[in-house]
Amino acid sequence: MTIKGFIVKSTIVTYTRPMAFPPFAVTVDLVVFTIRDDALHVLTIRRGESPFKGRKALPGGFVKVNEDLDTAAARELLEETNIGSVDRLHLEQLGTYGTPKRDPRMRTVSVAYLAFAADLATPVAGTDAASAQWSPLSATLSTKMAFDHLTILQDGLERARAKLEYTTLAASFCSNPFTIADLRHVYELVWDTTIDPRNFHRKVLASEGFVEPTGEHTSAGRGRPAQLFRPGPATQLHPPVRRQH
Amino acid sequence: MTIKGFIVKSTIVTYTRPMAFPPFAVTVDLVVFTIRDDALHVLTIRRGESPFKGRKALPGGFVKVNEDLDTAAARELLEETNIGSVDRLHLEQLGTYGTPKRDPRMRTVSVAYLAFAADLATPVAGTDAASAQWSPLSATLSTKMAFDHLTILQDGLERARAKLEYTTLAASFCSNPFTIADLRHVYELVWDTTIDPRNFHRKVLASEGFVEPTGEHTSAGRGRPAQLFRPGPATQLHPPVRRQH
DNA sequence: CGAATAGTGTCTTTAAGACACTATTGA
DNA sequence: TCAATAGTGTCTTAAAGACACTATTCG
Repeated sequence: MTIKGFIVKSTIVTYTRPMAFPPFAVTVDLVVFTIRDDALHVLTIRRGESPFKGRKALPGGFVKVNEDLDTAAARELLEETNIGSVDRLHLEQLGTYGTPKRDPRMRTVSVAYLAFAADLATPVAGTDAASAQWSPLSATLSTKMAFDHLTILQDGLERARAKLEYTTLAASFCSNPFTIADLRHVYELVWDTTIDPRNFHRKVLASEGFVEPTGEHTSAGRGRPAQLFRPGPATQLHPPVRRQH
Repeated sequence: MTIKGFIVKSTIVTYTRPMAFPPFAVTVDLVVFTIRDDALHVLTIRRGESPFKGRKALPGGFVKVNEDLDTAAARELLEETNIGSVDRLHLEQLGTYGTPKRDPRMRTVSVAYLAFAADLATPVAGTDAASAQWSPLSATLSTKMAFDHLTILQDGLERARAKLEYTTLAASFCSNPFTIADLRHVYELVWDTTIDPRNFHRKVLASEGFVEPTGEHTSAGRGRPAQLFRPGPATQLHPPVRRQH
């Protein structure tokens, strides 16, 4: 078993004794969704090195020796975007991917995380190939991605779709404050459907704790000005907003 | 960084070069539920060695060098129970637990799996401390378990409860064939509620593909003989069987 | 004004829950 | 016979969906 040298930050762990368990590299990978230009986008990087040089990949990196998995995911997210803090942002574990040959260099187990961001979270500027970009989701789903990242992305999308049904996470996609139409737009783009605006409006207002009125209204735009809301205290929806079945 | 020697099966990986990433041990842990004696039970082992000597723990073990995570989980499950094959059994990834100090001996990341078994899956006989036992769930939830296994168990229970709502997995708890009352019993024990037998009966029969009649009936027992069913082809329930909210 | 979007009222349909009632067995 | 469990019918209630209608803005 040979493992190519690969230096991560400045951490090099030297280990010279026989080990009693197979050593694995553990990474976190991030599926970060946002809405911009009226379409769902995912945060990607372009690989500058072999393997999979030139392909799109999910942002991520090695978990540090004394770092919690959740902390590693939050750290990578902060490094890749200029979102101020991880507080007003949803980050959850998606699943773990550890097929033996998924990384040809070494045996790697990747813990994938799913995040929803409002559009203010623009990627960190940078000209190197590893800087993150927002990629339109629909196009990205039909490209070849590095490693098993396309599978992870598909799983992340399905999780996001399911979560909108019974949680208030759609509000995480909206900058604050937002209108009911903004919120509806999230559902329509993530589910790739259309929703009756009138029934949706009534439904959201009837869901205790989903949104709270700010008292303000939108100033400009076609049509009647809309009320502005902020996210309410609820996290789960009873009853859920149902997808077509 | 020192790691105590610890031999797993007969696999010893010798690694003598500087490594460019922090080495982790990767394990799988299993939350296996079954119903016996009219109560939900979970498969546990009793730890025979330090750390946490004498405490209950979830069955599990190291992932092998060239083994997929799912395969490792299935292998451990087959090793601990005498269920014939993994075919008629539900096994899904639950989550990954990797807090730095969760195993005091070394940095370990554990990928937890959730399984539902019909009662025919009795644990492997054996007198050593590591042999698996069915433990009543309610009692187990109030014991101190090894590592973070109590947290994993709680997460597994919540996942199981949620999954019964919108999937046909309750049938995985029933030996084949089963009655509608058997199926209702699964819901009642996992959710710790009572369900109206008459409404449940109608609801299950109205769910396309949930169960299929075998044409047979139960022979003995109090009351009118019940029809026997086998699991149908459906995996998802539309509409779901709702929990109280 | 008309087009566009916000928001309300109300009817229909679907599904959940309560519960009376019949069916078929063993003790 | 009664107690127990299986299974059906039907009414009530809650929520989803269709859609007419009013409200308020911009061009």
